[in-house]
Amino acid sequence: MDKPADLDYLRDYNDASVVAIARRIGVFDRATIASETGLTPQAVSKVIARLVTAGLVEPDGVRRQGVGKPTSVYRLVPDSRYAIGAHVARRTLRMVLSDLAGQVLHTILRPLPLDFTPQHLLDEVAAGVDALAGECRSGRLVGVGIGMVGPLDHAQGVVRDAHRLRHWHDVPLREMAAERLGLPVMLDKDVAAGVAGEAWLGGKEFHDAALIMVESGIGAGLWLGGSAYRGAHTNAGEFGHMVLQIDGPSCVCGRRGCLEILHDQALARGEVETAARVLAVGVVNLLQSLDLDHVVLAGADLLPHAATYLDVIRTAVRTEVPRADWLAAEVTTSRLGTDVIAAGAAMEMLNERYGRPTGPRSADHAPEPAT
Amino acid sequence: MDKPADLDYLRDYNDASVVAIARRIGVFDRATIASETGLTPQAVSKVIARLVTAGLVEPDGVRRQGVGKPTSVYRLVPDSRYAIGAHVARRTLRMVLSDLAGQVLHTILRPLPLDFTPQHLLDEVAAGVDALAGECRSGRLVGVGIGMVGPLDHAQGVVRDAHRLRHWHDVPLREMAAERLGLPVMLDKDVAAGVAGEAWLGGKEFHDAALIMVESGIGAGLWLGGSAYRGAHTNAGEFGHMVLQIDGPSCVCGRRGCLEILHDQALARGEVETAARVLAVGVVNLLQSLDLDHVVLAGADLLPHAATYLDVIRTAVRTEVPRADWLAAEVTTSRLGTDVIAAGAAMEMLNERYGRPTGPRSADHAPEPAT
DNA sequence: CAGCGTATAGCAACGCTGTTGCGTAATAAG
DNA sequence: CTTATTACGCAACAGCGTTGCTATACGCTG
Repeated sequence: MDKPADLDYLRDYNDASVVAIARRIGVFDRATIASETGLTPQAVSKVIARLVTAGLVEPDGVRRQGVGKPTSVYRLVPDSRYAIGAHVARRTLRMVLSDLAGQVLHTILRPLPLDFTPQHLLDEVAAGVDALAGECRSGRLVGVGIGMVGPLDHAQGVVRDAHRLRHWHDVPLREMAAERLGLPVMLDKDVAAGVAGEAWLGGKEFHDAALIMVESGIGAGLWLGGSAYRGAHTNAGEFGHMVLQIDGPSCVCGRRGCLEILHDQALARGEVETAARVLAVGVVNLLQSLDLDHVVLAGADLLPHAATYLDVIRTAVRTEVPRADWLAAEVTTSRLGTDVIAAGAAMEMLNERYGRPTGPRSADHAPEPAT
Repeated sequence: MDKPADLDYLRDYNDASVVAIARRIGVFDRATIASETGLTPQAVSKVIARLVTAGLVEPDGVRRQGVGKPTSVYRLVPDSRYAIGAHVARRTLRMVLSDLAGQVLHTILRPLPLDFTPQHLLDEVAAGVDALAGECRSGRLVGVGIGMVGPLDHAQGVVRDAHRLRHWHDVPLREMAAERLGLPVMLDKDVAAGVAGEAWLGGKEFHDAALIMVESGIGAGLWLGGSAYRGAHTNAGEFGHMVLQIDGPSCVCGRRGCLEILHDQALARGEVETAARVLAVGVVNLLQSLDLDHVVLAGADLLPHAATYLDVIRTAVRTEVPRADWLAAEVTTSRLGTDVIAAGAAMEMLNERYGRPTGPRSADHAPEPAT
């Protein structure tokens, strides 16, 4: 059953539209909001009044622009809300504290033991949350986003089978963590969370983008049509297992000639440029299928050779995509660097509460926020 | 600038939600609509009253369901609105007349001369519209959808460079056709229109799907997250130019080892099963990247061997997709057959006017409907 | 320095949305 | 015939963005 489109939805939607602009540009005035949202100035005044009451926004004096009454200026209160993001990797847990503006304020890195259990992870996450929550006033923490390797179910918040992790089959991590922490929790695939973070920084330009992560496996987080794309079972982005060489070398996944095995073999031989070329073939394949506007490169195994990868992939995009003059995507490295997954997960939590809803259809996952 | 979320949007959205259900199930009652939309029964009554006034819906007697006052039943009036869809291929123009329920009522097939010009196409389309419009009452035709090979710009309605068609560079076809026909026109890539048609028939089950077209080239229409996905420049779905064999045979696109060249070479050798296996590798690649729930096969070069393709691809999906027990996509042949593109284009036109909007954001393409 | 034109802010009334409360209609069962 | 049940729909309502208008605060002008 869908959520009905009623007046509450209308209000929340417009409030979120204004918050979205405020989060992006920080300082703003009524006329700017009015022209960007299409609302009348009067309606914007009402929205701003609500946001001031909620503490998300505050007056920031006036600006004289020449003749006439000065414009009232407002600004976002970045420290009015926080979110914590966690990146669960195979050997480490990385956690960040982000404010409403998306700024990463603190980072924590904790090692995880081999084959850690759900209980162990919860303990570590809880310790991290305690440490980070100390940095912000209580009641201002909206929740915790967790980015993790799949397969997992974003809607249900259940880890199905984390690749190469024992003890992780059908674990209802979101529910467990929410209960343990007493906070709303979102669970998402690592690359999906990561691309949300990059798309946040990229702004409106990021309409259709991919985050290519090369880090113990190769995956792609997809941002399509202006929002995260997860696929039918939260398993989109298994980019590394795209076959590029029929009858090529066998891959752990059971198929042959996967991008990942070709790439890793080249890297094992020390041929970074060959590895980059393999990845470039995959990226161009992705562009052919998805017509993206941005490709972001990240991951611990790629970033040390970022210059080579960037060069090879940009060349491939320019020369191998037909009509590259207007179809080509911009290729860059991640702006969030090693924090990309954790920061993206935090961003997703903030967007969940303060972002523009995609439509009045049912939110299929979000627990009601604790107050 | 976005369209503001105002009361008009609210009304239109809810009206469209009810029309969507009516178009799908035909006969309905107040309680069903209320539970499916989340609206109160009283609100549904108001919506139905508006739709009856517009002629889209009419009372259909009552239904006794046991004790209590009988339920008032309503039904869609399929012939209250029509749309025409056109499939512009290299040698033929296929046009269909569809009613509001999505039923294809008439089909017209007209040959096109080699290297036809925009003017020539307009003449043919106008003749087809005249013939088809005679089958429905005037004023009930909402517009014409055109599906055509790309690259083209859906938002602007401009054909950039139709593959292998001279005379087709930066042709503002939507505007030209709208002026010539005096009707709203939508222009879309052939496969994008096609997948919209299949998704319409598939209903809610079609959330993330691809239509694989094998017909003078191999393309994929993508339906992601419940709506058509076109990419940053309406050029998504160039599935045939996914490289599957690094350093394989040269393709017309300039790269080597593309799916299309491997497939076509196998077919030229008469090895249908090998060709199907090549396509299957591409399909599994697509599933790895996009985690689809449905794959639909179509196209004049595939359908004659449908059984072989279906068998090979289904086997590949079952055996090569990890966790195929719950990640696998359903693979079928097109239900619309050779009409798929034209019927899909008509469907897109109807959805444009009577479908649920994806959000209050600006409609970036639709001309205001002529009355 | 008073008066004027101008640009902005905000109060108040308004139209319209879906919602709520409640009376009414139509049926089967007792 | 009476009663319980189910559905319908009028009327009042709360709350949304919009509209009309007044108040305010500035630069400019004489």
